[in-house]
Amino acid sequence: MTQRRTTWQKTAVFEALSQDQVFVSAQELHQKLLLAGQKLGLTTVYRALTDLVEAGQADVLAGEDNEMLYRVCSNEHHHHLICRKCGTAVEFDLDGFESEVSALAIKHGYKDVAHSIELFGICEKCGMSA
Amino acid sequence: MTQRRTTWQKTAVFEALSQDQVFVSAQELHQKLLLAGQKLGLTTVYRALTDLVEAGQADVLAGEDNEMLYRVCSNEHHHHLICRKCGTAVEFDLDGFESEVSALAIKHGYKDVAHSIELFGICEKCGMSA
DNA sequence: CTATCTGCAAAGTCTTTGCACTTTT
DNA sequence: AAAAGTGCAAAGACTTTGCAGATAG
Repeated sequence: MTQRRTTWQKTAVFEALSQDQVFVSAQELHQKLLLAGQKLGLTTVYRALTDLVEAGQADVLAGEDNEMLYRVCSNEHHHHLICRKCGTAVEFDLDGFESEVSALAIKHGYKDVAHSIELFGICEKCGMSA
Repeated sequence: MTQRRTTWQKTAVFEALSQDQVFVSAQELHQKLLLAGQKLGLTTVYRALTDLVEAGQADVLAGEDNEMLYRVCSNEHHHHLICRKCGTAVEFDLDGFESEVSALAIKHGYKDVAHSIELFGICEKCGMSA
C-alpha cells in the first residue's frame, strides 16, 4: 500500500479549497495559489485534488464546459445550484427525490448509480452585472 | 441569416444518431459511421451534431468523464439513467421535481437555469458481463 | 536512507478553427 | 456562380505521465 506524505503543497491546496464553499477548477485554484505567493506546479494541484477526492475530502463534478470542478466535501449528501459565472453554489436537499432515484435505479436493474443532480444558472449578482 | 444545406454527411450523422436511443460521443459516432463505410471527417460529425442540437433535434449532456454525449431529442422533457458502459439510457420523469427546481431557482434569484439531472450507473446487462 | 512527492516538459483527449477545395442550390 | 459545407491539419484547453531532482519520515 502506498501511503501519503504531508507536504506544504497538499496543505496549501486543501486550505485554498476550503476557503470558499464554491466549486472551482484546478486551474483556478492554481492561479489563486500563485497569486497568494504559493509557488507550486499545476501538476501538483491536480494530484493534490485527486488525492483529496479519493480521500473523500472533496467533491468533484463535471462542469458544463467540460472541466472538472472541485469543492470541499460537506459530508452530507446534497446538491447544488451553481452560478456558471462566479461559481457560487447554493446547496439544496431533495428529501423525497433521493429515495425516488434509488427506487428507479433498482427498478431498472442498475448498479453503482451516481446521481449528478446539479443545476447551472446565472446568479442574481452576475445577472445584474451582465 | 445563414441557412442550412442538406448534405449526405448531415443526413448520415442524423440517421446514425437515430439508430439507437442511446447517448454517444461524437468520436464513437464517427467510428460507427466509418465502419459503416461512410467516409466523413470527425470535424464534420462535430459540426453536424452541433447543428442538430441548435435545431433542437438532439440533446447534449456532459458525461462523467468530461465528454459530450449526444442523443436524438425526444422533445418531451425528461431525464436519463445512463449506463456508463454501454450508454443505454432509461428515461424518467420527475413530475414534482421539475417545479421544485424552478421554485428553487427563483427563490435564489438564479436565471437561465439548466438542470442536468442525469444518473450514471451500470445496467443489468453490463453488470453481469463484468 | 529511501519511498514518496514535486515540477517541468512532453504527450494525450476531446473539441474547435483556418483555409483551400467541393457541393448544394 | 455563390453561398454553405467538407476535411485536413493545426491550434486550444484541460488533464495526465515520465523522469530527474527534492523531501518527508
